[in-house]
Amino acid sequence: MRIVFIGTGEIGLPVLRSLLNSQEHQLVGVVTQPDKPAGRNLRMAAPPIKAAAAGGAFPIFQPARLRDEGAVAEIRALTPDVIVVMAYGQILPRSILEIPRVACLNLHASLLPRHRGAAPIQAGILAGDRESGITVMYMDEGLDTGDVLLQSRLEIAEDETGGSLHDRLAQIAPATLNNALTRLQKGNAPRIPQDSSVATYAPKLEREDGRMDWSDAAALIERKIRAFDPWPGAFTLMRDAAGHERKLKIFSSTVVSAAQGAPGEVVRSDGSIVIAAKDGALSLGEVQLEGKRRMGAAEFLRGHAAPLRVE
RNA sequence: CGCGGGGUGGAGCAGCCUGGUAGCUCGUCAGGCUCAUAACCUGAAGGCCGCGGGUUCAAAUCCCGCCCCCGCAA
Repeated sequence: MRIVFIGTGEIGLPVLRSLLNSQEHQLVGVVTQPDKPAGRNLRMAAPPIKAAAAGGAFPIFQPARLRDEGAVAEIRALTPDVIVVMAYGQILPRSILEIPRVACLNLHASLLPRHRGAAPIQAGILAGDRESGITVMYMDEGLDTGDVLLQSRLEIAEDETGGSLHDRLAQIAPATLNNALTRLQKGNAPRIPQDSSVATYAPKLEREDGRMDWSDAAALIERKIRAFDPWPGAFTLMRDAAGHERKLKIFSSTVVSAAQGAPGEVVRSDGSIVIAAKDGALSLGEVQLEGKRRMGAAEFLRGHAAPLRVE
């Protein structure tokens, strides 16, 4: 089948590569977000998908707005049988959804209807879900509300991070998509409506969402730290010896019990940084102070003899 | 020229503003104490203070240039 891939984020890379190498399907076009300034000197940077797709025998479009008539016409001209969307970052207008002859599919990184929206991976870990997965669905005009074609599932590990789950989901995505495409070709693809009554929504995460609230339960904070590693990153503010407020990123932690002290109080620091929360406390693992490199709690303490205060 | 922090013995930091014996915590090595120890005591090794240039009697410290690491923002 003739396939147009629409995506921006890294999670779509394995799917893109499998389409590039596919024997039975032909990648006839790629649509991704425009280059934008990134990095410390705000140099223009291409989205990961563009870099990976470059050099192929097909056009790469980077429209600022997918709903513009020009963009729609370009995609229509490719006469795709199927459009595959994964982590694109824009809502697709009806005019695009109607283009493909067979179907407009979306690969979503959760078991819909759980965690509709922009940050399904983190949401799953944060909620303490036991499993996650990739959902292939027929796109409609709603936000991740389309009928489900099929899903593949993954167990969420005890020490799963947002990053590790992201990578694992990315890897199972190609086979999942391939399965879906095969069924579409054979004409036996299922179409199962989502039960919206049990749907949850995972809003886009911002930097500020990574701020830890020490009055939360320790177990929740621990999940949050894992879910937000590496993005948007968990952090707390602390005062250094000079009284300056500095951001401390937290990459890992362990729940410990029998902690005394008010939420946010650093109750022990003999080689480990233990911060009290509700229903327990957290022993910090890897941390990183603003401007410094990432290091273990013990290393961090060597250079910070003064009592720590977080807020 | 987007904003900002940092590069000091193996690790993490202080010292820099107010130039003039290189310091702290930890690690390493040796010895001691101890039934024993990641504990404690004593001693030792280990640094061209990121690189280059300048100012000065004198530069880790002040000035200029460069390289590298990192946070914000995107």
